[in-house]
Amino acid sequence: MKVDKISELTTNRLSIYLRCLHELVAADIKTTSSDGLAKRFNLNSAQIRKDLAYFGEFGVRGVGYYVESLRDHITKILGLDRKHRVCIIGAGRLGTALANYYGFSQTNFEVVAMFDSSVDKIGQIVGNLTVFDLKLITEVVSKQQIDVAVIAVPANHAQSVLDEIASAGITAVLNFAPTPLRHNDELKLKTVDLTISLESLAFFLAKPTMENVNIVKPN
Amino acid sequence: MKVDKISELTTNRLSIYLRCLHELVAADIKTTSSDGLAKRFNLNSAQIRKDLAYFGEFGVRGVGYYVESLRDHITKILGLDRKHRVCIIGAGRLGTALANYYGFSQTNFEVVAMFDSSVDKIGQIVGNLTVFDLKLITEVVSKQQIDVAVIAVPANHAQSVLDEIASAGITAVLNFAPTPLRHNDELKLKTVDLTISLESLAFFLAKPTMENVNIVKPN
DNA sequence: TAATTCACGTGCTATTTTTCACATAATGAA
DNA sequence: TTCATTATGTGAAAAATAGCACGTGAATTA
Repeated sequence: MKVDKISELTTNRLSIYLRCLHELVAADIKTTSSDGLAKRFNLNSAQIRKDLAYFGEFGVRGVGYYVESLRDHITKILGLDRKHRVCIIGAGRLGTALANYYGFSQTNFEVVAMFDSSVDKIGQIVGNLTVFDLKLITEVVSKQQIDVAVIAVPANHAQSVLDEIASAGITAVLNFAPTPLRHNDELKLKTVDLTISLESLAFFLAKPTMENVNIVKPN
Repeated sequence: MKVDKISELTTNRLSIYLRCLHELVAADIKTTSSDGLAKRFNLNSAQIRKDLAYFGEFGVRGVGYYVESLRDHITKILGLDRKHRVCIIGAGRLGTALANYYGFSQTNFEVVAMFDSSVDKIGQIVGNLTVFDLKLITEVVSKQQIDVAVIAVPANHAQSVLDEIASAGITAVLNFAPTPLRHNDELKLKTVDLTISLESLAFFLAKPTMENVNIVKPN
Protein backbone atom coordinates (compact mmCIF):
# COMPACT_ATOMS: atom_id res chain seq x y z
CA MET A 1 0.00 0.00 0.00
CA LYS A 2 1.38 3.35 -1.04
CA VAL A 3 -0.34 6.68 -0.54
CA ASP A 4 0.96 10.21 -0.71
CA LYS A 5 -1.68 11.90 1.39
CA ILE A 6 -3.69 10.56 4.28
CA SER A 7 -7.23 11.85 4.41
CA GLU A 8 -8.38 13.67 7.50
CA LEU A 9 -11.33 11.30 7.61
CA THR A 10 -8.83 8.54 8.10
CA THR A 11 -6.94 10.26 10.89
CA ASN A 12 -10.22 11.06 12.63
CA ARG A 13 -11.12 7.42 12.54
CA LEU A 14 -7.70 6.37 13.78
CA SER A 15 -8.41 8.49 16.81
CA ILE A 16 -11.69 6.65 17.29
CA TYR A 17 -10.04 3.27 16.96
CA LEU A 18 -7.39 4.29 19.43
CA ARG A 19 -9.93 5.21 22.06
CA CYS A 20 -11.61 1.88 21.62
CA LEU A 21 -8.30 0.05 21.88
CA HIS A 22 -7.60 1.79 25.16
CA GLU A 23 -10.86 0.42 26.47
CA LEU A 24 -10.09 -3.06 25.20
CA VAL A 25 -6.68 -2.98 26.86
CA ALA A 26 -8.31 -1.84 30.09
CA ALA A 27 -10.76 -4.73 29.81
CA ASP A 28 -7.81 -7.06 29.34
CA ILE A 29 -8.94 -8.19 25.91
CA LYS A 30 -6.00 -9.43 23.89
CA THR A 31 -7.15 -9.47 20.29
CA THR A 32 -9.87 -7.90 18.19
CA SER A 33 -10.89 -7.87 14.55
CA SER A 34 -11.81 -5.21 12.04
CA ASP A 35 -15.30 -6.61 12.16
CA GLY A 36 -15.45 -6.41 15.94
CA LEU A 37 -14.29 -2.80 15.87
CA ALA A 38 -16.60 -1.95 13.00
CA LYS A 39 -19.68 -3.06 14.88
CA ARG A 40 -18.95 -0.72 17.76
CA PHE A 41 -19.17 2.34 15.56
CA ASN A 42 -21.28 0.93 12.83
CA LEU A 43 -18.56 1.39 10.30
CA ASN A 44 -17.51 -0.91 7.51
CA SER A 45 -14.80 -3.38 8.43
CA ALA A 46 -13.00 -2.95 5.12
CA GLN A 47 -12.66 0.71 5.87
CA ILE A 48 -10.96 0.00 9.14
CA ARG A 49 -8.57 -2.43 7.52
CA LYS A 50 -7.78 0.10 4.86
CA ASP A 51 -7.26 2.94 7.31
CA LEU A 52 -4.72 0.79 9.10
CA ALA A 53 -3.14 -0.57 5.95
CA TYR A 54 -2.03 2.93 4.96
CA PHE A 55 0.55 2.66 7.71
CA GLY A 56 1.61 -0.96 7.70
CA GLU A 57 0.42 -4.52 8.13
CA PHE A 58 -0.59 -4.68 11.73
CA GLY A 59 -2.99 -7.60 11.60
CA VAL A 60 -2.65 -11.35 11.48
CA ARG A 61 -4.83 -13.26 9.05
CA GLY A 62 -7.24 -15.61 10.72
CA VAL A 63 -6.62 -13.88 14.07
CA GLY A 64 -7.20 -10.16 13.78
CA TYR A 65 -5.23 -7.47 15.57
CA TYR A 66 -3.35 -7.72 18.82
CA VAL A 67 -4.94 -5.00 20.89
CA GLU A 68 -1.89 -3.67 22.69
CA SER A 69 0.29 -3.80 19.65
CA LEU A 70 -2.27 -1.97 17.53
CA ARG A 71 -2.79 0.61 20.24
CA ASP A 72 0.93 1.27 20.29
CA HIS A 73 1.11 1.58 16.54
CA ILE A 74 -1.77 4.03 16.28
CA THR A 75 -0.40 6.00 19.20
CA LYS A 76 2.82 6.39 17.30
CA ILE A 77 1.12 7.15 14.00
CA LEU A 78 -0.87 9.96 15.57
CA GLY A 79 2.21 11.29 17.27
CA LEU A 80 0.76 10.70 20.70
CA ASP A 81 3.84 8.96 21.98
CA ARG A 82 5.15 12.30 23.11
CA LYS A 83 3.64 15.12 25.14
CA HIS A 84 2.15 18.04 23.28
CA ARG A 85 2.27 21.39 24.96
CA VAL A 86 -0.82 23.50 24.43
CA CYS A 87 -1.63 27.14 24.97
CA ILE A 88 -5.08 28.63 25.04
CA ILE A 89 -5.71 32.08 23.67
CA GLY A 90 -8.67 33.74 25.30
CA ALA A 91 -9.38 33.47 29.02
CA GLY A 92 -13.14 33.85 28.73
CA ARG A 93 -15.63 31.21 29.71
CA LEU A 94 -14.84 28.90 26.84
CA GLY A 95 -11.09 29.25 27.26
CA THR A 96 -11.44 28.57 30.96
CA ALA A 97 -13.60 25.51 30.41
CA LEU A 98 -11.09 24.20 27.90
CA ALA A 99 -8.16 24.85 30.22
CA ASN A 100 -9.78 22.50 32.68
CA TYR A 101 -10.94 20.02 30.07
CA TYR A 102 -10.14 16.55 31.24
CA GLY A 103 -9.75 15.19 27.74
CA PHE A 104 -6.59 17.20 27.14
CA SER A 105 -4.58 15.71 29.93
CA GLN A 106 -5.92 12.26 29.17
CA THR A 107 -4.29 12.09 25.79
CA ASN A 108 -0.83 13.49 26.19
CA PHE A 109 -1.84 17.10 25.67
CA GLU A 110 -0.96 19.47 28.45
CA VAL A 111 -2.20 23.01 28.74
CA VAL A 112 0.82 24.98 29.84
CA ALA A 113 -0.15 28.59 29.18
CA MET A 114 -3.09 30.92 28.70
CA PHE A 115 -3.14 34.25 26.97
CA ASP A 116 -5.51 37.18 26.76
CA SER A 117 -5.19 40.76 25.67
CA SER A 118 -7.64 42.28 28.12
CA VAL A 119 -6.15 43.97 31.18
CA ASP A 120 -8.95 42.47 33.28
CA LYS A 121 -7.76 38.99 32.46
CA ILE A 122 -3.99 39.35 32.33
CA GLY A 123 -2.40 38.16 35.54
CA GLN A 124 -5.47 36.27 36.71
CA ILE A 125 -5.15 32.65 37.72
CA VAL A 126 -7.18 30.09 35.78
CA GLY A 127 -6.87 26.59 37.16
CA ASN A 128 -3.18 26.46 37.93
CA LEU A 129 -2.15 28.84 35.18
CA THR A 130 -1.47 32.53 35.09
CA VAL A 131 -2.96 34.39 32.15
CA PHE A 132 -0.22 36.05 30.11
CA ASP A 133 -0.44 39.11 27.94
CA LEU A 134 -0.96 37.96 24.36
CA LYS A 135 1.90 40.23 23.33
CA LEU A 136 4.29 37.85 25.03
CA ILE A 137 3.22 34.87 22.99
CA THR A 138 6.31 34.50 20.82
CA GLU A 139 8.54 34.55 23.84
CA VAL A 140 6.45 32.16 25.92
CA VAL A 141 5.87 29.74 23.06
CA SER A 142 9.56 29.37 22.47
CA LYS A 143 10.51 29.23 26.14
CA GLN A 144 7.74 26.74 26.99
CA GLN A 145 8.14 24.68 23.84
CA ILE A 146 4.48 25.03 22.97
CA ASP A 147 3.42 23.30 19.77
CA VAL A 148 -0.37 23.56 19.78
CA ALA A 149 -2.61 26.60 20.23
CA VAL A 150 -6.32 26.81 20.92
CA ILE A 151 -8.18 29.91 19.82
CA ALA A 152 -11.03 30.78 22.16
CA VAL A 153 -11.53 34.46 21.40
CA PRO A 154 -14.45 36.27 19.76
CA ALA A 155 -14.74 35.86 15.99
CA ASN A 156 -13.66 39.40 15.22
CA HIS A 157 -10.31 38.92 16.95
CA ALA A 158 -9.59 35.46 15.65
CA GLN A 159 -7.74 36.37 12.46
CA SER A 160 -5.25 38.69 14.14
CA VAL A 161 -4.74 36.17 16.92
CA LEU A 162 -4.07 33.46 14.36
CA ASP A 163 -1.56 35.67 12.60
CA GLU A 164 0.28 36.24 15.85
CA ILE A 165 0.22 32.58 16.71
CA ALA A 166 1.59 31.71 13.30
CA SER A 167 4.40 34.20 13.53
CA ALA A 168 5.23 32.80 16.97
CA GLY A 169 6.01 29.57 15.15
CA ILE A 170 3.06 27.39 16.10
CA THR A 171 1.86 25.11 13.32
CA ALA A 172 -1.16 23.33 14.82
CA VAL A 173 -4.22 25.29 15.86
CA LEU A 174 -7.63 24.32 17.15
CA ASN A 175 -10.04 27.17 16.53
CA PHE A 176 -13.33 27.75 18.31
CA ALA A 177 -14.06 31.13 16.76
CA PRO A 178 -16.91 30.81 14.29
CA THR A 179 -15.26 32.49 11.35
CA PRO A 180 -13.19 31.50 8.33
CA LEU A 181 -9.49 32.12 8.87
CA ARG A 182 -6.72 32.64 6.38
CA HIS A 183 -3.41 30.94 6.94
CA ASN A 184 -0.59 29.44 4.96
CA ASP A 185 -0.03 25.76 4.33
CA GLU A 186 2.64 25.36 6.97
CA LEU A 187 -0.08 25.67 9.56
CA LYS A 188 -2.77 23.11 10.24
CA LEU A 189 -6.03 24.62 11.39
CA LYS A 190 -9.01 22.74 12.71
CA THR A 191 -12.14 24.69 13.42
CA VAL A 192 -14.84 23.56 15.79
CA ASP A 193 -17.90 25.58 14.97
CA LEU A 194 -20.79 25.05 17.35
CA THR A 195 -23.11 27.29 15.40
CA ILE A 196 -22.75 25.14 12.33
CA SER A 197 -23.44 22.03 14.34
CA LEU A 198 -26.49 23.58 15.92
CA GLU A 199 -27.89 24.92 12.70
CA SER A 200 -27.44 21.56 11.03
CA LEU A 201 -29.55 20.11 13.81
CA ALA A 202 -32.13 22.79 13.25
CA PHE A 203 -32.30 21.78 9.61
CA PHE A 204 -33.10 18.27 10.69
CA LEU A 205 -35.91 19.59 12.88
CA ALA A 206 -37.21 21.71 10.01
CA LYS A 207 -37.17 18.82 7.58
CA PRO A 208 -40.79 17.65 7.87
CA THR A 209 -41.86 20.67 5.84
CA MET A 210 -39.10 20.23 3.28
CA GLU A 211 -41.43 19.35 0.44
CA ASN A 212 -42.65 22.92 0.42
CA VAL A 213 -39.18 24.33 0.27
CA ASN A 214 -38.51 22.52 -2.94
CA ILE A 215 -41.40 24.11 -4.76
CA VAL A 216 -40.38 27.60 -3.76
CA LYS A 217 -39.57 29.88 -6.67
CA PRO A 218 -37.61 33.13 -6.97
CA ASN A 219 -37.71 36.08 -4.65
CA MET B 1 -33.38 20.28 -9.42
CA LYS B 2 -34.75 17.31 -7.53
CA VAL B 3 -33.02 15.58 -4.68
CA ASP B 4 -34.27 13.18 -2.05
CA LYS B 5 -31.61 13.71 0.56
CA ILE B 6 -29.63 16.78 1.40
CA SER B 7 -26.07 16.04 2.44
CA GLU B 8 -24.90 17.24 5.79
CA LEU B 9 -21.96 18.86 4.05
CA THR B 10 -24.49 21.01 2.25
CA THR B 11 -26.36 22.03 5.40
CA ASN B 12 -23.08 22.86 7.08
CA ARG B 13 -22.20 25.14 4.22
CA LEU B 14 -25.63 26.75 4.24
CA SER B 15 -24.90 27.71 7.80
CA ILE B 16 -21.63 29.27 6.70
CA TYR B 17 -23.32 31.20 3.90
CA LEU B 18 -25.94 32.43 6.30
CA ARG B 19 -23.39 33.83 8.68
CA CYS B 20 -21.76 35.67 5.83
CA LEU B 21 -25.08 37.03 4.63
CA HIS B 22 -25.76 38.41 8.10
CA GLU B 23 -22.50 40.30 7.85
CA LEU B 24 -23.31 41.58 4.38
CA VAL B 25 -26.71 42.79 5.54
CA ALA B 26 -25.06 44.53 8.48
CA ALA B 27 -22.65 46.17 6.06
CA ASP B 28 -25.62 47.30 4.01
CA ILE B 29 -24.52 45.41 0.94
CA LYS B 30 -27.48 44.65 -1.30
CA THR B 31 -26.34 41.93 -3.64
CA THR B 32 -23.61 39.32 -3.82
CA SER B 33 -22.58 36.54 -6.16
CA SER B 34 -21.65 32.90 -5.78
CA ASP B 35 -18.18 33.93 -6.80
CA GLY B 36 -18.04 36.66 -4.20
CA LEU B 37 -19.13 34.28 -1.48
CA ALA B 38 -16.82 31.55 -2.70
CA LYS B 39 -13.75 33.70 -2.35
CA ARG B 40 -14.45 34.38 1.30
CA PHE B 41 -14.20 30.73 2.21
CA ASN B 42 -12.13 29.56 -0.64
CA LEU B 43 -14.84 27.32 -1.90
CA ASN B 44 -15.91 26.69 -5.45
CA SER B 45 -18.64 28.98 -6.72
CA ALA B 46 -20.45 26.18 -8.53
CA GLN B 47 -20.74 24.37 -5.25
CA ILE B 48 -22.43 27.33 -3.65
CA ARG B 49 -24.87 27.67 -6.53
CA LYS B 50 -25.59 23.98 -6.31
CA ASP B 51 -26.12 24.01 -2.57
CA LEU B 52 -28.68 26.76 -3.01
CA ALA B 53 -30.29 25.22 -6.07
CA TYR B 54 -31.36 22.20 -4.01
CA PHE B 55 -33.94 24.47 -2.43
CA GLY B 56 -35.03 26.78 -5.20
CA GLU B 57 -33.88 29.41 -7.64
CA PHE B 58 -32.86 32.28 -5.45
CA GLY B 59 -30.49 34.06 -7.79
CA VAL B 60 -30.87 36.38 -10.73
CA ARG B 61 -28.69 35.82 -13.78
CA GLY B 62 -26.34 38.63 -14.49
CA VAL B 63 -26.91 40.02 -11.00
CA GLY B 64 -26.28 37.41 -8.35
CA TYR B 65 -28.24 37.04 -5.14
CA TYR B 66 -30.13 39.66 -3.23
CA VAL B 67 -28.50 39.50 0.16
CA GLU B 68 -31.54 40.01 2.36
CA SER B 69 -33.72 37.74 0.34
CA LEU B 70 -31.15 34.97 0.33
CA ARG B 71 -30.59 35.39 4.06
CA ASP B 72 -34.30 34.96 4.62
CA HIS B 73 -34.50 31.90 2.44
CA ILE B 74 -31.59 30.15 4.12
CA THR B 75 -32.94 31.11 7.51
CA LYS B 76 -36.16 29.40 6.63
CA ILE B 77 -34.46 26.38 5.06
CA LEU B 78 -32.43 25.81 8.21
CA GLY B 79 -35.52 26.24 10.34
CA LEU B 80 -34.06 29.26 12.07
CA ASP B 81 -37.15 31.36 11.57
CA ARG B 82 -38.44 30.08 14.87
CA LYS B 83 -36.90 29.84 18.32
CA HIS B 84 -35.40 26.56 19.36
CA ARG B 85 -35.51 25.70 23.00
CA VAL B 86 -32.41 23.98 24.28
CA CYS B 87 -31.60 22.07 27.42
CA ILE B 88 -28.14 21.17 28.59
CA ILE B 89 -27.50 17.90 30.38
CA GLY B 90 -24.53 18.10 32.69
CA ALA B 91 -23.81 21.14 34.84
CA GLY B 92 -20.07 20.67 34.95
CA ARG B 93 -17.58 23.11 33.54
CA LEU B 94 -18.38 22.38 29.93
CA GLY B 95 -22.13 22.47 30.48
CA THR B 96 -21.78 25.76 32.31
CA ALA B 97 -19.63 27.27 29.60
CA LEU B 98 -22.15 26.18 27.00
CA ALA B 99 -25.07 27.56 28.99
CA ASN B 100 -23.46 30.95 28.72
CA TYR B 101 -22.31 30.53 25.16
CA TYR B 102 -23.11 33.62 23.23
CA GLY B 103 -23.52 31.78 19.95
CA PHE B 104 -26.67 30.07 21.13
CA SER B 105 -28.69 33.17 21.75
CA GLN B 106 -27.34 34.78 18.62
CA THR B 107 -28.98 32.28 16.33
CA ASN B 108 -32.43 31.71 17.69
CA PHE B 109 -31.42 29.02 20.15
CA GLU B 110 -32.29 29.65 23.74
CA VAL B 111 -31.02 27.60 26.65
CA VAL B 112 -34.03 27.19 28.89
CA ALA B 113 -33.05 24.37 31.23
CA MET B 114 -30.12 22.52 32.70
CA PHE B 115 -30.06 19.06 34.18
CA ASP B 116 -27.69 17.02 36.27
CA SER B 117 -27.99 13.91 38.34
CA SER B 118 -25.51 14.82 41.06
CA VAL B 119 -27.00 16.10 44.33
CA ASP B 120 -24.21 18.67 44.48
CA LYS B 121 -25.43 20.25 41.30
CA ILE B 122 -29.20 19.94 41.51
CA GLY B 123 -30.77 23.16 42.64
CA GLN B 124 -27.70 25.26 41.92
CA ILE B 125 -28.01 28.36 39.79
CA VAL B 126 -26.02 28.51 36.55
CA GLY B 127 -26.36 31.79 34.73
CA ASN B 128 -30.02 32.47 35.17
CA LEU B 129 -31.05 28.82 35.24
CA THR B 130 -31.71 26.40 38.02
CA VAL B 131 -30.23 22.95 37.58
CA PHE B 132 -32.97 20.31 37.56
CA ASP B 133 -32.74 16.69 38.54
CA LEU B 134 -32.24 14.69 35.37
CA LYS B 135 -35.08 12.43 36.47
CA LEU B 136 -37.48 15.25 35.73
CA ILE B 137 -36.42 15.58 32.14
CA THR B 138 -39.52 14.15 30.47
CA GLU B 139 -41.74 16.44 32.46
CA VAL B 140 -39.65 19.58 31.93
CA VAL B 141 -39.09 18.92 28.24
CA SER B 142 -42.78 18.71 27.60
CA LYS B 143 -43.71 21.63 29.84
CA GLN B 144 -40.97 23.87 28.46
CA GLN B 145 -41.38 22.75 24.86
CA ILE B 146 -37.72 21.87 24.55
CA ASP B 147 -36.67 20.50 21.17
CA VAL B 148 -32.87 20.35 21.35
CA ALA B 149 -30.63 18.76 23.96
CA VAL B 150 -26.92 19.15 24.55
CA ILE B 151 -25.05 16.31 26.24
CA ALA B 152 -22.20 17.57 28.39
CA VAL B 153 -21.69 14.64 30.74
CA PRO B 154 -18.78 12.20 31.07
CA ALA B 155 -18.50 9.58 28.35
CA ASN B 156 -19.57 6.72 30.57
CA HIS B 157 -22.93 8.36 31.34
CA ALA B 158 -23.65 9.58 27.84
CA GLN B 159 -25.50 6.55 26.51
CA SER B 160 -27.97 6.35 29.36
CA VAL B 161 -28.50 10.10 29.21
CA LEU B 162 -29.17 9.88 25.50
CA ASP B 163 -31.67 7.10 26.07
CA GLU B 164 -33.52 9.23 28.61
CA ILE B 165 -33.46 12.24 26.32
CA ALA B 166 -34.85 10.17 23.49
CA SER B 167 -37.65 8.75 25.57
CA ALA B 168 -38.47 12.28 26.70
CA GLY B 169 -39.26 12.96 23.05
CA ILE B 170 -36.31 15.07 21.98
CA THR B 171 -35.12 14.40 18.44
CA ALA B 172 -32.11 16.68 18.01
CA VAL B 173 -29.03 16.23 20.16
CA LEU B 174 -25.62 17.84 20.22
CA ASN B 175 -23.21 15.54 22.01
CA PHE B 176 -19.91 16.54 23.58
CA ALA B 177 -19.19 13.20 25.20
CA PRO B 178 -16.34 11.50 23.38
CA THR B 179 -17.99 8.17 22.79
CA PRO B 180 -20.08 6.48 20.11
CA LEU B 181 -23.77 6.49 20.96
CA ARG B 182 -26.54 4.24 19.77
CA HIS B 183 -29.85 5.75 18.82
CA ASN B 184 -32.69 5.19 16.42
CA ASP B 185 -33.25 7.08 13.19
CA GLU B 186 -35.93 9.34 14.60
CA LEU B 187 -33.19 11.14 16.46
CA LYS B 188 -30.49 13.31 14.90
CA LEU B 189 -27.25 13.21 16.78
CA LYS B 190 -24.24 15.42 16.18
CA THR B 191 -21.11 14.71 18.12
CA VAL B 192 -18.42 17.28 18.75
CA ASP B 193 -15.36 15.36 19.79
CA LEU B 194 -12.46 17.51 20.89
CA THR B 195 -10.16 14.58 21.36
CA ILE B 196 -10.54 13.58 17.74
CA SER B 197 -9.84 17.12 16.62
CA LEU B 198 -6.77 17.34 18.80
CA GLU B 199 -5.40 13.99 17.79
CA SER B 200 -5.85 14.86 14.13
CA LEU B 201 -3.74 17.93 14.79
CA ALA B 202 -1.16 15.76 16.49
CA PHE B 203 -1.01 13.61 13.38
CA PHE B 204 -0.19 16.69 11.37
CA LEU B 205 2.62 17.50 13.76
CA ALA B 206 3.89 13.95 13.59
CA LYS B 207 3.88 13.88 9.82
CA PRO B 208 7.51 14.83 9.12
CA THR B 209 8.53 11.33 10.20
CA MET B 210 5.78 9.63 8.23
CA GLU B 211 8.15 7.95 5.78
CA ASN B 212 9.31 5.67 8.56
CA VAL B 213 5.79 4.69 9.51
CA ASN B 214 5.17 3.37 6.06
CA ILE B 215 8.05 0.97 6.17
CA VAL B 216 6.97 -0.54 9.47
CA LYS B 217 6.15 -4.21 9.29
CA PRO B 218 4.05 -6.49 11.52
CA ASN B 219 4.11 -6.70 15.28
C1' DT C 1 -33.11 47.92 -30.46
C1' DA C 2 -28.96 45.32 -30.74
C1' DA C 3 -24.80 44.01 -28.69
C1' DT C 4 -22.18 43.05 -24.71
C1' DT C 5 -21.49 41.68 -20.17
C1' DC C 6 -22.44 39.23 -16.23
C1' DA C 7 -23.61 35.44 -13.24
C1' DC C 8 -27.00 31.87 -12.47
C1' DG C 9 -28.50 26.95 -13.01
C1' DT C 10 -27.11 22.55 -14.40
C1' DG C 11 -25.45 18.47 -17.37
C1' DC C 12 -21.34 16.27 -17.42
C1' DT C 13 -16.74 15.02 -15.78
C1' DA C 14 -13.31 14.31 -12.23
C1' DT C 15 -12.00 13.26 -7.76
C1' DT C 16 -12.59 11.39 -3.32
C1' DT C 17 -14.43 8.14 -0.24
C1' DT C 18 -16.69 3.95 0.79
C1' DT C 19 -17.88 -0.74 0.04
C1' DC C 20 -17.58 -5.26 -2.11
C1' DA C 21 -15.51 -9.49 -2.77
C1' DC C 22 -11.79 -12.50 -3.03
C1' DA C 23 -6.98 -14.34 -2.88
C1' DT C 24 -4.04 -15.15 0.85
C1' DA C 25 -2.14 -16.51 5.25
C1' DA C 26 -2.64 -18.21 9.94
C1' DT C 27 -4.89 -21.34 13.24
C1' DG C 28 -6.99 -25.45 15.01
C1' DA C 29 -9.20 -29.89 14.52
C1' DA C 30 -9.37 -34.46 12.50
C1' DT D 1 -0.77 -33.68 7.16
C1' DT D 2 -4.96 -32.16 5.34
C1' DC D 3 -9.11 -29.70 5.66
C1' DA D 4 -12.11 -26.21 7.46
C1' DT D 5 -12.35 -21.83 9.41
C1' DT D 6 -11.23 -17.29 10.13
C1' DA D 7 -9.98 -12.62 9.16
C1' DT D 8 -6.47 -9.93 6.84
C1' DG D 9 -4.94 -6.88 2.84
C1' DT D 10 -6.28 -5.07 -1.46
C1' DG D 11 -7.88 -4.49 -6.44
C1' DA D 12 -11.96 -3.26 -8.45
C1' DA D 13 -16.73 -1.43 -8.24
C1' DA D 14 -19.91 1.76 -6.38
C1' DA D 15 -21.36 5.83 -4.18
C1' DA D 16 -20.76 10.42 -2.76
C1' DT D 17 -18.82 14.82 -3.42
C1' DA D 18 -16.71 18.49 -5.92
C1' DG D 19 -15.57 21.11 -10.04
C1' DC D 20 -15.79 22.38 -15.05
C1' DA D 21 -17.89 24.61 -18.67
C1' DC D 22 -21.59 26.22 -21.10
C1' DG D 23 -26.51 27.43 -22.27
C1' DT D 24 -29.53 30.89 -20.58
C1' DG D 25 -31.73 35.02 -18.94
C1' DA D 26 -31.23 39.61 -16.95
C1' DA D 27 -29.16 44.13 -17.02
C1' DT D 28 -26.57 47.77 -19.07
C1' DT D 29 -24.60 50.37 -22.84
C1' DA D 30 -24.50 52.25 -27.36
